[in-house]
Amino acid sequence: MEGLLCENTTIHKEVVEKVKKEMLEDSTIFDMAELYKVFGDSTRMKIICALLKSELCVCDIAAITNTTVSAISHQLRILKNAKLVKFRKVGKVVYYEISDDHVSEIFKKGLEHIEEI
Amino acid sequence: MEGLLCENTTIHKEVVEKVKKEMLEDSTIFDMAELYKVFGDSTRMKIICALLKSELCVCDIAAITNTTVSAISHQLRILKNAKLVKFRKVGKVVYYEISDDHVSEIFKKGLEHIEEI
DNA sequence: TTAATATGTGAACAATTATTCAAACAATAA
DNA sequence: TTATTGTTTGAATAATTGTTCACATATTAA
Repeated sequence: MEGLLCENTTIHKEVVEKVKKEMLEDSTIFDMAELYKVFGDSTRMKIICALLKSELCVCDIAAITNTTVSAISHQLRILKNAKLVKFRKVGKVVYYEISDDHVSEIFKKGLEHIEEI
Repeated sequence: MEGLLCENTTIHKEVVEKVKKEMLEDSTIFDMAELYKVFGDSTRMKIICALLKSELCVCDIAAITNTTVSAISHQLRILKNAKLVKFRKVGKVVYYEISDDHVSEIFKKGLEHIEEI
């Protein structure tokens, strides 16, 4: 008859309009998705899980997670870009740690969810 | 000299052993990563954001997110599998809603993090 | 200087994944 | 029954992404 995407939005027109107004900015939602994407990988989650216990150097993390140093380094860059970890350099050794409390809070909420299903 | 992955784990051997013991099970970390992966997509995040405001049918969600019904339906299946949404059927229409409080809590923590950087 | 070690990085490959399109299914109306 | 509408689904395509490998960089020691 008419539209392309969805013929029957008229069914709940008011609700649709109301929710549309209340929605977050597209860019905000995009940024949130990018953040969760960083959590959405087992290797990175292991890194986060380890760093929540202690500050660690790259080799420590590789040993704990049973992964190559190179793979860890690549993933640490992603965690750095997302501001989930920070680091300090002591000679050749780079120590990483979790950057702020949000990380552990998000981590905990995720754990709660999968444990209570 | 010796090992393959990491020569210098001896540097912080005690820390590594301690953290290894405290780590979550691999399967738990895997499940958590799978959960966050679901949040790690803009379309799904829009769906979650919309459903946090109101129960909605598939067409409503497509209209609100400016996406095709088919794409939404595919993503709803993923959200369903992850137990992030539940649904009820009324005639031809299927209404979706957020399944529990963890979803909104994880959502909020993510929003806090990106807003405070 | 040269050697050794910790970390970072670019390219390549394999694997995963979001969307589109067409078609199916399900429920209601005519 | 047939037609219409809301939703689901399978296959195909394009795009993204994690790991590996080789190499580069940075720091310290000899």
